[in-house]
Amino acid sequence: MSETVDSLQDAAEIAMRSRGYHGVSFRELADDVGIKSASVHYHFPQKEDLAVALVARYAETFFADLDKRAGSASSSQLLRTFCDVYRSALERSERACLCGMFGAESCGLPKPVANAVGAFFEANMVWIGRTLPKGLAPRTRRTRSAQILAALQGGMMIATTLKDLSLFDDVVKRVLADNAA
Amino acid sequence: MSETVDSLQDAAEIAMRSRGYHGVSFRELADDVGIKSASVHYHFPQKEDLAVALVARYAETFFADLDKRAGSASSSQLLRTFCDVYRSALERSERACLCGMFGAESCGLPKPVANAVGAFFEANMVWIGRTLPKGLAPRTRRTRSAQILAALQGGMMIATTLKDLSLFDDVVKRVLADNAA
DNA sequence: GTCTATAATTTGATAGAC
DNA sequence: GTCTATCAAATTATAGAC
Repeated sequence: MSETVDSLQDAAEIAMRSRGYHGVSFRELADDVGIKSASVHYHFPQKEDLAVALVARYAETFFADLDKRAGSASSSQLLRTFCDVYRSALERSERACLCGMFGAESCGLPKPVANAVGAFFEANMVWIGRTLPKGLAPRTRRTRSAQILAALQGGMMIATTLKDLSLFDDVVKRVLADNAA
Repeated sequence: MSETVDSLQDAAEIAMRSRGYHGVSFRELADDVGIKSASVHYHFPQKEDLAVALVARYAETFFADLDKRAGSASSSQLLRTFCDVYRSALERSERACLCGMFGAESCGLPKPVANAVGAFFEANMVWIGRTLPKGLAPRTRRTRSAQILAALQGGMMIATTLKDLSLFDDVVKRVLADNAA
């Protein structure tokens, strides 16, 4: 990957986590990284190409971080590890997850972007599902995974809106207490 | 309130629940209601004025509906009533709550809009708090209210993104089971 | 209250030189 | 890969007639 592409994606991620897909322009990103908007189109022909790439990169980094941290965690601590990765994303930027933003916007996003976000959430649920007790029926496992994911995503959103990150921590406490091994 | 203002707000609510604040233009809303964009500015000088009015109207309708339904509910059913109102909002439009969208965008919204959304969430938490057991410490009450609100908002977002409204129902079941009177 | 007209800026995107 | 130049369209917003 070229350095320009990286910087462009960094700038796009920050901007889109603040103002969403429709609130960000190629010119603005070009200014951020010191090139012209025509050059942005060289790397990402259309805006939706940029957004799809952004979600892919976000998911890759997310799961890499998750798997790394999970490697040195006991199996009863896996769900806590998952929550910690969410907390890190929130802490670094004081903004909700990129996919939290795109999820809220998903009805109004180009299909390929909305699909990528959906796939990220499905993968989240699969990962969460593996932290739950062995004996659960597949349907129950999915249901409980969705409940946990919803709590975390909603918690990020409420915490950033009310500018009180402790609200997210409260949500995590509850999630962990309700799903103790 | 004039009929034009109502139609304008109806159109704006649908559009902004799909594409967010930045994804909607005055021209588009003007077309929807059959007037010119200059006339929209007569009713709402700036875009943020429209958004603030939208949140105010949304909150008013929401709490009016809530209080009406709560009137004919036993006190042990109040939390269910709250969840039902959320479910109705989701069902009607297959879109998340207006304030869910604005909450996700809140870092990138004009301050008056972000503040109105924050106030809506605070009011939600106060209402939820009143459905919880009598003896709770104020701090605990707020924490548990935030957990419930986060679950519902996150549940709407996940359900609309994955186009599976039953995921929202699963979240509600959990909320009600965990907070049974 | 709504219109025409328009200003001033921004947007997503392309063509073609270097 | 980046640039200049440009396009066609869209955007927020205002002035002033009806």
